[in-house]
Amino acid sequence: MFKGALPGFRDFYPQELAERAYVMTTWREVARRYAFVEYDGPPLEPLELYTRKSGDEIVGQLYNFVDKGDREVALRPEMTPTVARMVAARANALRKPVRWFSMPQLFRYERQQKGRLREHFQLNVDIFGSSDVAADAELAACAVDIMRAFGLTSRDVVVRVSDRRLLHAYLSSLGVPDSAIEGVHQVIDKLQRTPHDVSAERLRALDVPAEAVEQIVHIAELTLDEIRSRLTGSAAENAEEFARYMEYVAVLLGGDDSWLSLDLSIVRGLAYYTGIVFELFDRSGEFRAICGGGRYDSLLASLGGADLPALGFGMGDVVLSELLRAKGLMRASVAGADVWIAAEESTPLTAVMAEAARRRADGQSVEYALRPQSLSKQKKAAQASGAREFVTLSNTDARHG
RNA sequence: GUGACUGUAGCUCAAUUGGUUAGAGCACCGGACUGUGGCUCCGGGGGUUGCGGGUUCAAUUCCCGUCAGUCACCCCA
Repeated sequence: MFKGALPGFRDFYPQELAERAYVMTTWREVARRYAFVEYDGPPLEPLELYTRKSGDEIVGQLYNFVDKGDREVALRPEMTPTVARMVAARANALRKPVRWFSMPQLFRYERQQKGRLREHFQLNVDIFGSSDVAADAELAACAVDIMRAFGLTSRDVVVRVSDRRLLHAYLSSLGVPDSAIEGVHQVIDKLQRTPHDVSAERLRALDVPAEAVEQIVHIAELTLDEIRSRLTGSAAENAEEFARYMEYVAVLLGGDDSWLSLDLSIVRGLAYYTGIVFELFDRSGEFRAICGGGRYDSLLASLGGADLPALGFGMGDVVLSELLRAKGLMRASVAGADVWIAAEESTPLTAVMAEAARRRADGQSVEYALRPQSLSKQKKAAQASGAREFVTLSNTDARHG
């Protein structure tokens, strides 16, 4: 007995598929506004593509197996390695900056929970070959314009922005040793959902100076000026760049600066981020992150490809759809036919079929009752189907049909 | 992988401290009625109560296991 899809996988009935299509066409439409062009890659990749970047422990999170040719393979859990390979292979031939997007279905082997399944569709938007914060600003603005396209406002969603370099410089200014940075990142990443005293305890365990612990626990509330006042040299330049970034995003959003919020507690799990990183959240804090991304300038080189600066973001369909439904903004429904053709019960079915054929050849979407029925019955069926127009063949039509 | 809670029809739920043939609304199908925007009435299909054991004269109800779901942890593209 087959009952339901595999755990963490979804059946898309027509209504759900309509919603998915609505989300994906909106993604595509906004991405094109920003002159990103679409690409795709294989859903199945060599396992090594992921272990080389993330180490063997990642295998536990992957849908992987050995194929009939004895190859270790995995369903793609993310798009970045694939696109990095594709760009690297033609790095010299591609016009820079490369502005690409994709909407792959991604897979992850782990127990499902709210907003996180074993399979989802994710918009990936990336820029390769630009090291200026203008590129970072384009990404953030694009993500925000997607929110706008769905009818969401800055009262619904906030973009929390951080910068790996600023964070590192700030932590250094507090006396945090480089050896502790990674551990401190992990604590900071969990600040929002961890009691302060627990975070403080973890920080002390990492040999963070006592006076720095209190500062780090409240790191999310820092303003750019407060951070800037502690920095000198190249770090101070980073702060200036960050200010320019914020200005660019506001301009790209038509002068609206209400979306972005500096928040150094935004770390992003991935170690490969090197600069500005950001995440989109619903303001109420009810859902997981809607979107996340940032700059990963050294990733392409580390994967053995071209040494191109790179940045990008990913936005999954699961959390976004949950949010849209909660806000009453999921504007998707199954489309009915253009026209429903009815006829008296005594009319031969072939007359209706002939009319349907004529209209279908003309490009119309046509439905009709597949057996003779009373007109009232047909009318009800037509209404239930959502057909936009209801036409009744007269007996004259039928004869001419 | 760990833990907590949950599991009756497609959906939302019901079934008196364990007690006859597990019910209802919605949905679906059929029919009737109404010359109109999904009205009303009649009828119908659909459940080995997630699955497998156990206790009992008797289990939807109690116990164990398993599977699945929800939430959290781990992890986070």
